[in-house]
Amino acid sequence: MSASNIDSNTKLPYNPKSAQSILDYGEKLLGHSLRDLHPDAKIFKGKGGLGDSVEYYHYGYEPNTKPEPDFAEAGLELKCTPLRVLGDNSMASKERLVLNIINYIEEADKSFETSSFWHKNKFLLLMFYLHQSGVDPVDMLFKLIRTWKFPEEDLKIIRDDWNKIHALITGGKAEELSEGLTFYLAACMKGSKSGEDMRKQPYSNTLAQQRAYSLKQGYINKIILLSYLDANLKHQLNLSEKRVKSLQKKYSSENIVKSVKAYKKGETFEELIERKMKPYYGKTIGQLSRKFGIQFNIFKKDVACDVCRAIFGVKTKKIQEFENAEISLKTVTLEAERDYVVQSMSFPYIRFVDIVNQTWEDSDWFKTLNSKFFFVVFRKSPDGKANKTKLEKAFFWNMPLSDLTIAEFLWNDTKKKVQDGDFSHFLTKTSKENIEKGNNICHVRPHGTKGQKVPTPQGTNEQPKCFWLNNDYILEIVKPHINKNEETK
DNA sequence: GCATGATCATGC
DNA sequence: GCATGATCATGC
Repeated sequence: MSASNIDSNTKLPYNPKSAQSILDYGEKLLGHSLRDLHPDAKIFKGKGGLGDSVEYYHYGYEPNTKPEPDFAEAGLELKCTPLRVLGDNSMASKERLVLNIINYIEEADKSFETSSFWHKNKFLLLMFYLHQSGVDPVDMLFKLIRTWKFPEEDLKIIRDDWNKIHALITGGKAEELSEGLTFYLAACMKGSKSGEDMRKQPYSNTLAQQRAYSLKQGYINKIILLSYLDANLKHQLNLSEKRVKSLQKKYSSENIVKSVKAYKKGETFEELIERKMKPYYGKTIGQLSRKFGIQFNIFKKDVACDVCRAIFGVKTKKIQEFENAEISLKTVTLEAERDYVVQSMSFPYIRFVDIVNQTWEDSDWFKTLNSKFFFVVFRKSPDGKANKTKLEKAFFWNMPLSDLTIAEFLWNDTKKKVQDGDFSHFLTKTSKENIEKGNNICHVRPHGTKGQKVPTPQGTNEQPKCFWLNNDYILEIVKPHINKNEETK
């Protein structure tokens, strides 16, 4: 079909009132690129990329920025989104799914039900294509095409997320919005941080960066995983029973909240977690072991996760809500007799080969800092006995935007040194440059197994290093959360 | 006591 | 075999 078919009198090859018909017609693209079916297809300049071209060339209508869903009569919003292939050959989302731009002025007067997010995106047509770098998007192959409606349990969290975003807008703090603020639905950056992409907000004169509603990458991954198990999509994915079983085993995750009935009236997901954890604050590892009938191994790097899973009653290795929201679960250990954190916090090593090709905003370090954290705080026992280590507190945290800006300085410095082939002068905690820039947040240090080497852009091998969050920065984050609960015997 | 480089336990 | 998260050991 070509552009000339846009005339509304022309008979469309699908019924625009029927989501099923739209989906069936979309499925013609499975295993094909847009250009395979529409040889004259191209990506419109300065537009939303492949999605707009699919709307125009495949579905035969002019892309628009109306608040209505793309297929208004069927209430269906079309989204094209890229996949990447994992080491085990399974597919995962390449990025977050960006939805509509938030107009702070208009959104302020809305409720969740009347919000631009819900109005436009309550029913999605997701067209997943395989991303290949350097390839024109019109030549990328579609691998999975499905519709999506939000299940009740997810919608509860999304509604809390929307309320959180909305509260910042109505509180005149739209400039403080960040992705880590929320769980599934996020306000992601859209456009640059300066000049023309700054937007007005209704209750403050401060301009705020333009942002769009988006679904977290982890949430899109969940949709893909569910697709593997969906009998209706079997014809698309063509996987053997055995393969499906092994994927299910590898990626299975159980929900903390099995039903929305588990919430108390007016309670958010965050508050529910706090309620579940609270009875165990002050308990020792030994006490928790006895309580849950699980022998926790304090030397295991993810003992904190094991403790949380026991408390939440989650049997699988992964906690579904945490996966969906891409939450980093991190352990913080306090000294026995003073509120002090000895160790800085490590992260995966810096991919020297990748960092030189990345911008701050698509870097791994930015993604890490921009996601939500769940800190599980333990306190050492005065006698040093591992089994007497106490669970002190657990809480969600996300890095304030102002601190992200400081972290950007260290990332830029590190990238430059990697580009220059200088692997021995990364900034440590007390480096002059870090102190001058007021960077009391993070530093770079060695990290890895003994003798381990990793490749550099120069073709050499170097000792792996990673970004660390400073121990005293962690302490400042933790401080407001401790000493509030009385000592429990 | 703390900053930094080094190393460990685990799991895939 | 090695990546990861966490902690140890050394020296100032």
